[in-house]
Formats: sequence, C-alpha cells, structure tokens
Amino acid sequence: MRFSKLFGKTLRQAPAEAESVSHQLLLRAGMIAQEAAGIYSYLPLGWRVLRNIENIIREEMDKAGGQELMLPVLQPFELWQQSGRYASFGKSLFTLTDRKEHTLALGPTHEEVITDLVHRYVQSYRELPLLLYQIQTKLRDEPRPRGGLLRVREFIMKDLYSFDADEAGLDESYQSMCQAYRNIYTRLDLPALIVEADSGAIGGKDSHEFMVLTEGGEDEVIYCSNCGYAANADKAQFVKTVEPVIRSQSPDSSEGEAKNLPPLEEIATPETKTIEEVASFVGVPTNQTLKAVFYFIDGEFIFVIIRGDLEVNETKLRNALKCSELRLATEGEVNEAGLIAGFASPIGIKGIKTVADDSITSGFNFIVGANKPRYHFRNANYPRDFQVDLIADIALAQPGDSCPRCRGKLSSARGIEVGHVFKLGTFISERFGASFLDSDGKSRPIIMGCYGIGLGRLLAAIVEQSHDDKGIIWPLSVAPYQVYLCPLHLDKSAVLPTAERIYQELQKEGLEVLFDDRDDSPGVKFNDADLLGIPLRLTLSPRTLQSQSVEAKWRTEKEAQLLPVENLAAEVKKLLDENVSFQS
RNA sequence: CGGGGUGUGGCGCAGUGGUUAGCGCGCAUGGUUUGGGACCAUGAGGUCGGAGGUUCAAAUCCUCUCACCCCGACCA
Repeated sequence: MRFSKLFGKTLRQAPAEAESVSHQLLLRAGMIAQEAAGIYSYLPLGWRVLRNIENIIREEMDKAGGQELMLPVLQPFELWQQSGRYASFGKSLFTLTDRKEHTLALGPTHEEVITDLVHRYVQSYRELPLLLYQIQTKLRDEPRPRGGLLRVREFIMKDLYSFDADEAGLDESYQSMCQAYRNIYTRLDLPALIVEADSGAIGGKDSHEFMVLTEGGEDEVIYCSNCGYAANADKAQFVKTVEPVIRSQSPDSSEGEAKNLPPLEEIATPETKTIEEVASFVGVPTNQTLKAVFYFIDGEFIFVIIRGDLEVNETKLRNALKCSELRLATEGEVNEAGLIAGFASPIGIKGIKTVADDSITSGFNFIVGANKPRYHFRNANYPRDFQVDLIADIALAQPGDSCPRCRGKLSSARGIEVGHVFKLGTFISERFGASFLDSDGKSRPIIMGCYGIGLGRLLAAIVEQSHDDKGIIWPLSVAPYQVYLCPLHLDKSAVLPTAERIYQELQKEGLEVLFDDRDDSPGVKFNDADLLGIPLRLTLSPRTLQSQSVEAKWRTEKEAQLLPVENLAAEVKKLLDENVSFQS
C-alpha cells in the first residue's frame, strides 16, 4: 500500500473526547473513527488489524474442532421471551418493530438463535459434542459506552457454543476452549490472566474471564500472588477472618450455645453516626460490630446485615436474591420503613425481608444498633437475638483480605476483560427443548457452554498494553503491515526508483508493505511510522545507498542494522520469520 | 439513571455583548528545504451543537433541548 493513497490521516493531537490511551492512539493513527457514542468505523489500517485478529481466532477455533457458521443479527423477539432473558438483558436489548408491527431484537448474543437451531438439527448423542461458532456484529444498548473500543454498543464478537451430552463432556469442551483462548492470547502477545467470574446476564454456573491487567481497565481483579487464585472483584471470595479478640469471647468448646453467651445489653452511644465512630466509642474493632445497609430490590425494601468491617458486594447480593434491579434505598425510604439509619439492626424488626452476610456467624457478641436513636446493643448473637431470611456470602473482597485458598494476602488490579467463558448448563436448552436421546434411548437436555471474545476490545487491549510515547507497538502477528518502507529525499539520486523496486520485490516475497511514498521530511515519516506501530521499518536514503544498503529497524528497538539492497526481500523475510517464531 | 464537564473550519484551541469570528496544525498552489513533526508566499475552508428569548446589537446573557466525554450505577 502506498501511504499517499491510504485513506485515513494521522493526527498530531488526539481529539478531545479521547481519554484512554488506546482510544487516543487509534484515533491519532487513523485506524478508527467515531460515529456516535460506542459506535465506530474501522478505517483501512484498523480493519486490517481486526481481520488479522479475526484470522488468529478462527484458526484456533477450527483447531479446537469448532465449525464456523453465520447467524442473524435480526432475531424474533419471541426467542428472547422463550429463554426469559429479555428480562435479564433488560434495556441493553435493542428492539425494533417491522412493518407488520412485529417486534424484533438486534442480537446482543446468539444463544437463543443457536439453541433453536440445534434443537431442530440434533437428536442423538451420536451428534455430540458439537462446537459451533460465529464471528459477527452484536448490538447491545450499553448504559455507558466508554474508552473508545473498550466498551461499545456495536461490536464484532466471536462466540462459540458447545453442546455436550454430559457434564464430563462439558468440562472437556470448557477446558479445550480455555486452551484455545490461551493460544490466542499468546499469538497476540497479550498476557491474559484467567480469573473466576460472575456470569451476569448470560446466566449459568461456572464462568471465567480472561483479563489483561492494565491501569486503564474497567474491571477489578482480586488475586493472590502466593497461590495464584484470581477472581473478578464481583465474584472474589475471601476468608472472613475471625480475630482472636472475638474468638476469646466465645465460650471455647461449646461454640455458640446460647446459654453460655452474655445477655443482650443496651448501651448509650450518642453522637455516633458511622460504624467507625461506634466501634471506637465502645472500644472494639469494627469487625466486632454488625452494620445495616438498605436496598430496594425489584421494588422491595430489603434489610441487609453484614459485619462492620466489610462492604456489600452488590453482584453477590443480586445473585443471592436472584433479582434484576437493585439500588441503595434513600434515607427517606429508610425512615419510611420505620428504621433509624445509624442505629438499625434486625433485632425486634418484623415484616422486612432480611439478608445477612455469612460473616455474622464469624464471631460472637457483636455491637449492633438498638433501633432507637443514640443506642446500640452489646452482645448481639445470631441466631439467639435475631433471625434472617437468607444467609449468604454477599461481602466484597478487598486488597489485604485473606485468600480463600491459601490464606495469603489478596491484592487487586485493574483489568480489561478480553474473553469470557461460561458453563451454561441446561437452562437454555431446556427452554428450547434442545434435547437428545442417549445410548439408552432416554431423552436428556443438551448441556451447553458459551465462549466469547470481543475483537475490537481485544484490539484496544493490545494497544493499551503495547505502546510507548511515540505510538502503538503492534505485535507482528496482527500489525496492519509488517514492513514500513521509508525512503528519504525522494528527489535525490536513485532513492525513489530503488524504493519502488524494493517495494515490488518485498511484495513478490509475500510481505505486507506500507510504502511511505510521500514527499515529506524524515521527521514526519519517522513519527508516523512509530505512531502506526508497524514492526519493521526499512529506511533508505542517499546516505544508505552509498553503501548499497538500507537500514532496518524494529519498532521495539532503538538501534538499526544495515542490510544490503542486493537480495533484500529474502533477507527481510528471514528477519520477519525469525521474529514470528520468537513470538509463538 | 445520579454527579461533573465540553460543544467555535478536518484536528487542537482563543475569543464573556459592539464593525467582514481569530490562532496553531492539517489542506491547496508555487518556491526553498530534508536522518526525528522545516520555512516563505499566496489561498480555500466555520456563522459559533439546535430552538426560543432578552437587546439597537448575541459565539458571548437567559430558558429549553440535543450530542459527546469523565466518575458512579449498570453491564460482556
């Protein structure tokens, strides 16, 4: 490709709306252009990168036994009613009405369509396992698109769906997909960490995300550097350590037997608003108190109780209650419910649904609100003094907490989710009647898994973690071009004719070349070469031609080497081949 | 959806009531240049997000509205 003919223009300054590194660089390099919030065009350079990524993914999916197909973006809304997921997707599901006033959905994902399809074509265990995938545009009406390509409303995604006869088969499919994903990230030169994840609106049981840890990431990963445990903060567990102080107050052997515990005792606690104030007023650590938090969940007022030193994890709470809408109650709503913020506890409260974190069982003799202003109770114990409707792990893991596996210290980092795999189980296949006859002639629902990768986000993630102050640094495997051919002083001696000849020869050798045939100053050309991030730059000028050579420089290196013009194409190909083998 | 911010040539910005709205980059033409974003000259290009209002006069003040960005909520 001749640079002079290339559609798209490099920018010296990034458009003001771009904040994240990848967004800025991709705009400056002329690889993408924004049309609306979360809606982008890919310009020729960006599209070349995207297609390279796509091919790598396709190769790995095929290698793992996947069969590619194409599914419709426009989907009958009935499919979404049938799966019940129109509710969990909520407003994120784009819908439209056709001329016959029939509602259609714009596919945010394709489990419904594929399961409907498989239901019609698969009848026997002999046809399983089955791995089907598509790479295509998906649409989701995101509440907040952000970070350029990091979170968008229209995006190209590879989604593979596995169909198995039994749990062991699902495990196998799941493992083989995880391996395929690892291969993909390796080939993209992207260090991705596999973490335990919540399955969100997709539903299902087990789920893992692949995360690229980088400052600009929008997810939080909790991990243990001691044993390797890693989970999305939404999902992360931790040991709710019982401090010795609390332990010492428990009646040693006969843990929790009501008769041995001291009685509830009311104490005056004036001027204490927060848990910290209460704890320090009474003279105990915050983990010896219980705090109350109030939510409105699917329209119902919910009382949540959790140990004073912990925070509520709303995702866990949502899952525990199997609800969709959740928000903190306002102070007015709390008062309306007859509770006093700052002094509330479940003791003596009736008629309000109460959910407790399991940390309430991690100790004894807690300080809790007395449900009247300026008073708390001492020695509150569950279940002696109060009951709850549900006990679950609904606490947020935070850095410094103890690892659930090895009790090591947990850390946290920001990450970009570059892949998500789910063990769906049978809940969708059951809804669609997708079942098969096993070898005993018995009908059973097909067990499903799904495995998604967003291509644009992957592209952005590569930029986020592979760039410098000059621009993007593409790995050779996805770079828009492998070689940047950069002649200087086009009007001098044999520069231009030689460059033209080299350009032809490199292409004949099968190399992808961006030929900077513009009559611009060296600075402009070098800066654009760096901004575009093309792996190998070949510079020729009257100076290098004096010794019948061109200068070869890797984007990642400072120093260049001279290569003879003679037989240059073969030599360059060798260089690139060596570098590819380095990467994989 | 809550909070904050921004809308002025393709991009970055200046201009807070007073004649034909400026500057840098980019673009076009000509010339001189050229190893890390050269220079000179000439030129094209905006009616100031939109609507309404106040005023003799509005990019500038007021009201409404739209769009985009950031934080949060939510979400893959």
